[in-house]
Amino acid sequence: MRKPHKELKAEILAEAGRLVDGEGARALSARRLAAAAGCSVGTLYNLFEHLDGVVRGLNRETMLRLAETLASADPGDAAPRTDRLEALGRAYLAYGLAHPARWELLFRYRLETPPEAVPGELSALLSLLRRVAGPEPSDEALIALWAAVHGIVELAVARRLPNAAEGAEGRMIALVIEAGIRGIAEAG
Amino acid sequence: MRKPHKELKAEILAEAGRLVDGEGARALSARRLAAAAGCSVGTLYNLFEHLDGVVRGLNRETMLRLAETLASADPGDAAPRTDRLEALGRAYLAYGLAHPARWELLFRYRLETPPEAVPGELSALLSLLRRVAGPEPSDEALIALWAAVHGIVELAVARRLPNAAEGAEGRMIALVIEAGIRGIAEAG
DNA sequence: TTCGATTTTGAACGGCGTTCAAATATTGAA
DNA sequence: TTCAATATTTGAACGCCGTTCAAAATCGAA
Repeated sequence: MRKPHKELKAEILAEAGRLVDGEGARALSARRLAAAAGCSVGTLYNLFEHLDGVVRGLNRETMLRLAETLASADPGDAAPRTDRLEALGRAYLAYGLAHPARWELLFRYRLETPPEAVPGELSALLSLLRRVAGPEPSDEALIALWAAVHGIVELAVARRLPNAAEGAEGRMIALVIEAGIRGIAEAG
Repeated sequence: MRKPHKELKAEILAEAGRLVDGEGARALSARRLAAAAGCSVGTLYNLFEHLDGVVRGLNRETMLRLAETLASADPGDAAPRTDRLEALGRAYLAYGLAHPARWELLFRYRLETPPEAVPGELSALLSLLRRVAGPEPSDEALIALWAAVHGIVELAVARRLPNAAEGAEGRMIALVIEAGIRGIAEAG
């Protein structure tokens, strides 16, 4: 009964972030996190119900930062739409490669995905995409474009992209976005 | 010193497959597997070095089955290239949705990816893709196409594809493949 | 049959997520 | 100020995990 819960919760999340960034997603455990945050495991469970709650909190933060990073990589309204989307795609890739542990936590590791729920944090990303792509592509097409680029990035971050020559991922993203945009323009 | 190691190894892998298919990727543990296979954990470690070895063996098998499934979904030389690739893409999606636990093991769960190595099992899949796509697209373009479709499937299997209307994934795959093929034809 | 080599075993180590009764700290009324 | 009542924290405990290893069991050859 020391600190307000809001504050302690934020502190714990910050500590969790440091743990993940510094030692990888697998270093995040209840005991280690409690030790780092200076409280007991029990307290941790009072504030978060499950450890997945911590991960969700961390992921929300990560997704927000990612969306901000993408937004600031957007060359702006003056640039052609394809260039803008390509810039977003490359920034998406760069973020994943720069923060592989966070990325892993976000998309691969320890996701107990209650099978109904899509992470609501995606909305920031998707609305940015919508803003840049304009009103014309359908939601489905927009999501398809995101998912296609996401596939390249996910495989690149997981180091499962074979035959990766210098800068190959960037060119792949450009190809997919250019072709995708053209395809959307022509087919709806 | 009872059974030949080859045989016991195969038996263990079969049991591991049953475990994963029946109870999900998380049910695969050394103790449970040993119990199911009727040996001790120690024996398991004599044959596989680490549990990841079991996973690798399982994944090789999964990848082989997947490649076979795709091959048998190919409408054949007579069909237009785009149709053939679309059929492969849809079969890829169907396989993932039909075997989510195997898919999870293959691409998400418990991959201790030694950061150099790309899973060699991909080669069967990629050479099939090459055979269908013809000699013209570069390796990079071919891999980009696979990765883009993979992104859609991975998100669909993980249930992280928002706003998924009936059959949306299939249409997304069609869109990406058609646009991608056109893009490759035009741009190299 | 004996003996060296191989294989199997199961207990043990440290760590995991999670729970919970007991201890502690805080509050508000008397 | 005192003292229940309440809220919070604690750390031991449960059953699981991957992995190791000395001892036991089993084998093939002599």
